[in-house]
Amino acid sequence: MSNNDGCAIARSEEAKAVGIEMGAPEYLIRDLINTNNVAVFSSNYTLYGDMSERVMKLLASFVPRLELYSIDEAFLDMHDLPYTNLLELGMNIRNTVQHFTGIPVTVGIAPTKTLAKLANRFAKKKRRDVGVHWLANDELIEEALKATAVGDVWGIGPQYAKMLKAKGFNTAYDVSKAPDDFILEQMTVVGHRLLNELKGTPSIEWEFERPRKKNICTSRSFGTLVETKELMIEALTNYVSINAGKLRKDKSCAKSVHVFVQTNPYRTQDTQYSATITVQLPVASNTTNELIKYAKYGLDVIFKPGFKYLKCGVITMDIVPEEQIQYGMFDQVNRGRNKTVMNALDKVNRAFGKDTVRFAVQGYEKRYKLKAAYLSKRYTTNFDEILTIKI
DNA sequence: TCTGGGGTCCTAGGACCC
DNA sequence: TCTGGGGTCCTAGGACCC
Repeated sequence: MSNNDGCAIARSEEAKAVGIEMGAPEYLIRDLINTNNVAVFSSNYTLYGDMSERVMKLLASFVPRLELYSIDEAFLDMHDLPYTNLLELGMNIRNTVQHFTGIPVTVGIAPTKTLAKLANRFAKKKRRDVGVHWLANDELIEEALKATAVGDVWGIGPQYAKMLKAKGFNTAYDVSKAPDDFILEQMTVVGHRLLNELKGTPSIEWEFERPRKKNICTSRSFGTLVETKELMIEALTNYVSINAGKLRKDKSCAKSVHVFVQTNPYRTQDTQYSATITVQLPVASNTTNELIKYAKYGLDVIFKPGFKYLKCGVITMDIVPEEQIQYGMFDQVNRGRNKTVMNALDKVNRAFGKDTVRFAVQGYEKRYKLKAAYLSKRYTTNFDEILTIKI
């Protein structure tokens, strides 16, 4: 489930088979869940993050260079490897990950990232037993392109798929034969890169170093609607605190803080209100209490009593590297001391669990907190929740 | 009748990804 | 009663400059 146990966002093949759609609201599929005895799990990012790290470490051991793409995907650079049969390498990777983590992965191997994604999809759908597919020559590439609907190509979303189908392009193969100027005109340079990738010319850059984030957003829907400013401040400051921690992890500072609040648009019987504000900081910062100060100021401006709020959030923007801050001539803040305090706070929270040290304004009860009724254990990261094995 | 040419910066909105 | 969260990139258009 998504946060708040709101929507189905990942489904087993069996769950798909009984008709549970991607993104379906829980209350609409409740009957399906109950009558088919479907197992339901709340999101558990602590567990996923840890398992992801284990899988990525294994993947990294096979190649000199790897790009972390998302929590469950990576691109492996297979240039200049001493293998002639990349299919065997793929199977070795799959077996190793399965053996050490129990996570089933599929491997797609091809001359470009886009074709590798296509090959991976092919492996998942049509080579399920092997779980690996290598587009080793033009014939195999053509076969995979023809077997892929436009909407299933990486980089073609619902809008472009609709447009392409209307123009008679139904498969990835059709798109690969499309004229350059047509794609350029309809799908900008992004689409043109995609076209080249489908033709086998690498056009999407590798990112072996994780780039610093340019914006960081922290936002949640409330478990129950919030009406008081007091509670809103508590929630917002908690989100700012999470956000500031992410900034520090990236060794970044933000020059502006964007705050937003919103009622529940689905509750048409309620009066709706939403507002946003961007607050500029005199000097870029990643100090929790300083960011809280500016976010609270923003909330003061946009918060209006008398509404039932569904969510609020904070986006830190205009992010600059920590070591490249432009200091203000009249700056009164002791930034050296702030940094020391934040380092100490992060250290304590890492050692004794997050929120061991927090700011008073963050509150202690989290009365607005999310629903997570089906939470699995954090088996690999928390001693109290470690797996029990009966022998 | 008829009104230049060349830039930058910023923002909103639209497309995509997981 | 009940509907997630977090990102990126590109473009057009407006405001400004000379």
